[in-house]
Amino acid sequence: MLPTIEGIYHNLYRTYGPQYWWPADTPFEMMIGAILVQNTAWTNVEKALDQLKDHLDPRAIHELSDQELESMIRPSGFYRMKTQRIRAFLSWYEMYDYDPKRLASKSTKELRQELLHIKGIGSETADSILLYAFNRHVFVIDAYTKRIFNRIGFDLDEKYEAIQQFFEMHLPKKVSIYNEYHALIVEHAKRFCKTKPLCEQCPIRTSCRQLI
DNA sequence: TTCCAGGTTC
DNA sequence: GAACCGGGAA
Repeated sequence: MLPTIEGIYHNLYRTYGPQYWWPADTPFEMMIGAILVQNTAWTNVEKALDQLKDHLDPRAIHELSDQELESMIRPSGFYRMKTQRIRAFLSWYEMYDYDPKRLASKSTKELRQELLHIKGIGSETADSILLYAFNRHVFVIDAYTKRIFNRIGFDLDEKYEAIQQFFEMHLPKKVSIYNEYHALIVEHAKRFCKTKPLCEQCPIRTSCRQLI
């Protein structure tokens, strides 16, 4: 018998405690972090954000040349590409005067569509922004989610939205749970459910099919 | 020193 | 399916 999605949540929460995501001081910093973390370890994003810290404001970034921005975010990798993605994001955000309050009246679906139309923002980045910058109830799916739950015994090989729907269907519709759950998944994937998993020491091994 | 992990676009 | 990338692990 497979454990339930909600049961695994409680198990992880009991193990790791609350994660208080996203690690950012402002919604804007969160959104920049979401772009920088694409295909990248968070430790490298921290270095990039640290070098950007005096410019962590949309107008300040707008003032930077491509070359300056590229060199500041270099440690996060894919820096030329990410510079262009930040530019594309900023020109969308500028239409709302860089003011998240101006986006508050949009439905989640509408906001998601707008984010997805920005070149360089795909499903995962859009949903991270919706959840962690706008507090919308959207469950974020990433490579860690698929890896952990496939190992546990679920069959998550469908496309992004289908997997997302599956999680949302099995969870209470609460932003706080979506927020913590994704953060806990990331923590668990980094500590134990790595590419090369540490099953012997895994705190949730008893509910995992991988080990049996 | 090479190898690996990882979202998005085209 | 390749290309984009720096940093940490092997």
